[in-house]
Amino acid sequence: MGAVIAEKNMLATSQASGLLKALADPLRMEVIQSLSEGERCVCDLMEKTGLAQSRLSFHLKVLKDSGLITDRQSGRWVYYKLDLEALQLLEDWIADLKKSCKNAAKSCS
Amino acid sequence: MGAVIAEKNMLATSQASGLLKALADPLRMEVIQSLSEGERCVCDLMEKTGLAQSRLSFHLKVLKDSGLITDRQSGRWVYYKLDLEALQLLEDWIADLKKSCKNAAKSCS
DNA sequence: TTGATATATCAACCTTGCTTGATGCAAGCT
DNA sequence: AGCTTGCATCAAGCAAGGTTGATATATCAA
Repeated sequence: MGAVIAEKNMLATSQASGLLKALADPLRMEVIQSLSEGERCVCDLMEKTGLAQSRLSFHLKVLKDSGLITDRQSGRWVYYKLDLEALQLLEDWIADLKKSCKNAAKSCS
Repeated sequence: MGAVIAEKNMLATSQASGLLKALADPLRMEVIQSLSEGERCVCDLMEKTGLAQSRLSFHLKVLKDSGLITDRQSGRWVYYKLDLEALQLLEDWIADLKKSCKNAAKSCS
């Protein structure tokens, strides 16, 4: 593997790490699922998930800090939505893993 | 969305949850990267990662319990390898998310 | 301006997960 | 049989992360 590709891969890995950590929580996965139906305000998400406001806000912050979602304020409401690029990055990282696996001398299962 | 699809998705989500939790750790990601180069024994992984044996063993167990990797004993050595089906499941889960996102009335970013 | 609503933040507590060193166990070697 | 090697497991301590209730901030309505 060339140095450039290796560096690109390390970069992708460190980015993927942040996304995975943010995603690896059942509540946050539920939020992500909700947001896959489109942009939603916190109030919608509260109703949909049944979470206490403070608790939901905490998890939204984790997701936002990871780059998985973005927010937009409109009046008193804050709307969150998924970031497709982040999802794409994660999908690509996994696809690369699979690819590398298949090309390996002793291939994966 | 039909009930069957919804159920399939919920199942996939609960499976993906386990995989994501296992994957969401820098050390385990490093192990996974190593295994993407092909099947390896614990001794190889110890050398490659520089981790103490007990520590590596702990993380290998987490990965194995999640279904991301499988093991095989051969004499005194235990060999681990990635499970492509698990990777595929995760990739599909993310792809579904993207798809749902794009079809949403208020689409994602 | 006052009050209400939507959301964020904070601190204390609680829970989960990770690390470390020691011990156990099975497979091969002598 | 006894020793060594490769790996798993366990318990105790520690660190990271989640929850809760209270408080802060900003926006809108009256």
